[in-house]
This record gives sequence, C-alpha cells and structure tokens, in this order.
Amino acid sequence: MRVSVDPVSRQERKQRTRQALLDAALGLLAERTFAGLSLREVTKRAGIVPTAFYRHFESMDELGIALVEESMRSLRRMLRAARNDPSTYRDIIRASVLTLYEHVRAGEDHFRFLTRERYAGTGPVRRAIDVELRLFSSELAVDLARFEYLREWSTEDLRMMSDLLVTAMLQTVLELVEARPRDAENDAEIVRTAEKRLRLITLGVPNWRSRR
Amino acid sequence: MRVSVDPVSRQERKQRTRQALLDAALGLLAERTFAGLSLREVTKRAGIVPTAFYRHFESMDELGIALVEESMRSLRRMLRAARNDPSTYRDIIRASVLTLYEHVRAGEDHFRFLTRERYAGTGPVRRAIDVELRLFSSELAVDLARFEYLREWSTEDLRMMSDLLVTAMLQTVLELVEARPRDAENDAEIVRTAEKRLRLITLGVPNWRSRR
DNA sequence: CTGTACAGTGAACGTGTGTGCACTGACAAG
DNA sequence: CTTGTCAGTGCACACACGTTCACTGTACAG
Repeated sequence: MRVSVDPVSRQERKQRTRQALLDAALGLLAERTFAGLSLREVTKRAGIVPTAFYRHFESMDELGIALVEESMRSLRRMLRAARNDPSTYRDIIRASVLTLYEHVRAGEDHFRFLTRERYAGTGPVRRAIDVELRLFSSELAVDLARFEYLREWSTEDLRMMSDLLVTAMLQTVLELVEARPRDAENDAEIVRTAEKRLRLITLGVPNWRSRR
Repeated sequence: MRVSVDPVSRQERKQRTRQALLDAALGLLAERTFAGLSLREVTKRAGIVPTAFYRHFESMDELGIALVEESMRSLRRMLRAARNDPSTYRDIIRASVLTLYEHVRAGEDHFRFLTRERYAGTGPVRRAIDVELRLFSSELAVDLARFEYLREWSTEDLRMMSDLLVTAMLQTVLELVEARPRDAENDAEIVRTAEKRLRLITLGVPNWRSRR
C-alpha cells in the first residue's frame, strides 16, 4: 500500500465524503433532533445518493457516534485552552467563562449537538455522550483537586462539584446556542449570569465540610 | 359502537378519549422523543382510528402542549407540597429533595417528558416548556426572597440563584428518571448527591455580595 | 497494460406516514 | 318521535422512508 502525496487519492476522497456526511448531518441538526434526521436527507445534503451512505457508516447511529467524538474534541480543546491560559491565575472564573464563550461561538454546531442530544434521544448517541461527559467531568475533578481549599475533599465530593460545574456550564452553552435575539448585548448578559453562577458555587467551598 | 354499562354523558366520553390520547402519548414517550411520535401510533394505542385524532387536537404539537400543561401541574403540585411541609423548617434542603424524589417517582412519565423535551425539540413543545419553566423559576425566586440572608439580594441575583436551583433539580430528575439500574440503593445515591449539590450552593449565600 | 477493489449510481421494493373524504350511529334537544 | 350534532369509522391517496441489488467508472496494485 502506498501513501500518496496526491491530494485526491482514493482514500482521501473517501475521507472527504465521510466528512461531508458528518457536516451535512451537523448542519441539519441546527433545527432538528438527531432522531429526526433521515438518511436520505443527510446523503442528499452531502451530495451523494442514499445507498452510498453505507460505504461510510453502517447506520445513522454510527454516524451519530462519530459526531459525538468529533464534538468532544471541541470540548477537550477548550479545557486544554483554559488550563494553559495565563490569565486563569488572576480570575479563574472570568477566564473560564470567556474561554467557554469563545469556543462555543467558534464551534457552535458541535456544542449545540452535544447539549441537545445529551437529553434528547434514548439511543446509542445519548449513551455515547453520557460516557464522554462523565469522563470529561472526571478530568475536571482532577484539575479541581489541585486547588487550595479543595485539597482535602473526598473524591466523591470533588465529583459532585465537577458535575455541578459541568451542568452549570452546559446550561450556559445551551443559553448561548439557543439565544434569541442573538446580539452582543444578550451574549454579555448570558456570560455575566454564567459568571455569577460559578461565583456562587465556589463561594460555598470554604465553608464545606465533608459529611457522610 | 361501544356498549357502555354505566351511563356517561357525551362530553364526558369525549374528555375520556382525549385523556386516553394524552396517556398514550406519554406512555410511548418512555422510550422515544416527542418528535419521534407518530399520530397513527398514538391513536392506535389510545384505541381509536387515526382520523379521529383531529376531533381532539389540531395537530401533534397541540397535543404536546397539552402534555406540557399537564406535566407542569405535577411540578407545581410539588412546589406547593414543599411549601406546606412542616419539616421544611428543620432542614429545608433535605425536605425539598425528598419531596422531589417522591413526586418524581410518583409521576415519573411527566417528569421525564419535561426534562427530555426541555432541550430536545425545536418546535412549539420546547418553547412551551421554556415559558413554563421560566415562570416556575420566578415563583421560586419569590419564595427565596423570604429567607433571612436573601432578603437584600437584587431580583436579578435571586433569579440567577433560582435558575441555578431549578437546573440542579432538573438534573437530579433526569438522573432519577433515566437511572440504571433502578434500585433503592442507586436512588439513595442520587438523592444524596442532589442534597450535596444544594448544600454547596446554599453555603455560598452568606458570603455573597451583589456586584455590578 | 491488465485485473480488481470499491466509491458512487439508479431503479425497485415494502412499509409507515399525515390527511382528505363520505360515512355511521348514538346521544340530546325540540 | 323526529332531527341535528358530532365522536369515531374505513377507504384512499401521495409521499418519504430504509434497504436490496445489479450496475458503472476509475484509482491502484501486480
């Protein structure tokens, strides 16, 4: 097998069509639930014939899971950015919320997909999101453990807190992504509220005593 | 036609069929999204012919909105119960969470419907839930304003907090309703975590200073 | 240059869908 | 007893769906 330099090699073309399918689905999901997508629609938008779909995915569910993976990459990229942001040390909450805001507005469709399908379906897509989000929350818990006040928290309590933070953040994502009207003023309002939420949650930390 | 033993008035019979439609839909929603329901399915389960559907609702969306209203009645009943529970004064958080738990397990389908469709659809059903939940959060904010520490909070901050509480509670609802495995042990775990969440949030309250 | 693997095609199928229409028969009012 | 109302029926339609199958054209390996 040869690794071709030619940009239109066979496998690359296939990869390109696959991506077109993913993009088509994601585009349609702007105004529909994943369960409400039809294979025919997606292929039509991707510019191929319905039956060719099966050359790339075994079923729509499989495409959905690929979409979850793609979307989670956005989320992790965000977490990484937040970790490496030097301004984090001055005001971690403000910095985190701003990072969230920028990433949401940049990869809107992915975030919308995740937040909507997180609750919507019953199928494999939902389960995949659930698993990935649990993992994500665990990573966040590890980060949290590094903070002064949180050093002695039980892992269970840390998990509780990171779950709470993730939920609050995803709630903000939803507000941003579903916002109407969509102007800078409204965005600022949402961001401000998000900050307050996190502020309130973290204010409780110094008073926390682990209990059984 | 149906030969009924007990005499029932005409409108009462109609009301009964309407309710059968609502129940049928709610039942099917245990494992599907509202958008994924078909009119034919619902009528079949309700025991009438598809076309008779239109005697009761103009469209599935209209039925969905009726379902939202019905479900919100469960939610409000819960809030009222929480307000009138005398044990609330001893430990408001524990009392609230237990009230939530009992109501969720009692009217499971309604709660599942609300929490799922809150994010799922794009249609009128979702909008209806959004409006109702905003209203609900306002009511809660009014209740909050009566508390010692919260007396001087701005209405905006009160809203922020009640939204946070509602979101945390709905998250708990979701965990309960989607729980697997569904046993007493798992339930207890969920309830315990829910309590911790609220505990953490309220711990921040005494330290809060409203800021612009 | 030849043969093959394979992405994409196009017609065909069976099924489930929402809705229009003319209908039936039980009830309630006159 | 007569009559109008109306919840529920049964048939029909046009359409969109997922999936099958035999096919075509071309990039690549030998």
